[in-house]
Amino acid sequence: MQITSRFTIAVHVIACVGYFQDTRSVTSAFLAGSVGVNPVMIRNLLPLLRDAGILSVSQGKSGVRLTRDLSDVTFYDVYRAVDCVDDRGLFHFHAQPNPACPVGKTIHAATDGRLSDVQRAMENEMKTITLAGVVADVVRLNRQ
Amino acid sequence: MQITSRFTIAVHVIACVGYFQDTRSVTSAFLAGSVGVNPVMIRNLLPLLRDAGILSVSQGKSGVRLTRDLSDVTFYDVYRAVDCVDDRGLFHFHAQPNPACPVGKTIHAATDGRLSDVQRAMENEMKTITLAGVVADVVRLNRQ
DNA sequence: TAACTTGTAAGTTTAATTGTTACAGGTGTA
DNA sequence: TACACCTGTAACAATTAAACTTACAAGTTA
Repeated sequence: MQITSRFTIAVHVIACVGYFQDTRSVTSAFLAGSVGVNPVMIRNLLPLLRDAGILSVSQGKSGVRLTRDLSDVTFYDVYRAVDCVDDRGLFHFHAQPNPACPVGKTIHAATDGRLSDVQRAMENEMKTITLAGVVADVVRLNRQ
Repeated sequence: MQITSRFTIAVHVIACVGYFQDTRSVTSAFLAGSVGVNPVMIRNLLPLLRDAGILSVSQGKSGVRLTRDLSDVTFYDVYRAVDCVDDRGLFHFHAQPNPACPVGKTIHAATDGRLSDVQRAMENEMKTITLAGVVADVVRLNRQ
């Protein structure tokens, strides 16, 4: 299993807007060119990032712009915005444990809390990572 | 995205063996009945758990037995044993960032370490959770 | 108004997971 | 040794989810 590429694409998109917004007009076609996917995938992503307050999108020629300082945008914000992990949680619980079995009847209750702990540990780590750091590394790597 | 149900099925299987092995012969058919899946799925799982040193499997009538104390078996051991996350890692990186773009060229290097940090945080939490705790909860819930 | 853009619907392709049938061969008991 | 039962595994079908594509209505700015 893997977390959807929507997450890494979203990180790429935000980094790209941060890197280019003062130099040129950033459109979905331009972003798609950098990421290497169809522009429609970008256009499906942008409203999610806009609704999360990370960037603004204009249908005119002005393009995409950041609305928040990237030191205030974490991996967790992006992960929530693009909804990589749905309500069912990170772990996919098998559907029908047998209620007539003492273990089948209780396994859900006995594991759910622990699975949530694991998911929360992952999310807490995501909260410590900012997009500003990513863009800083992109800038640094381009200077070398 | 979600982590394969193989993981929660494996936890269920181990808990079941722990709960029943002193009472009755535990076979793949019995385990499949408790989990609610086809016996072949269980039979595909058992060799993985056996190779990880968690249990032993007999083709005769003696059934499946644990080979290690469950206080020494963690979620991480199970997760490694059933190979939920392959070499590519937890995050699915989009395949072709444009090398002609300063961001596309460097985004991989700028994010890989951070993505590994997130995955490692999840795995470290898994190392703190034992199957003994799960079985203890199953037993407790059946007494109530 | 013209040129360009986003938002979104609808449908196709691709890949991964899950489920199934079938059977060869190992194991233990009588 | 023979029988009943079990696992291991191959081969394949079904299902689901992700990724990609085409097409077009509607908004925006110069």
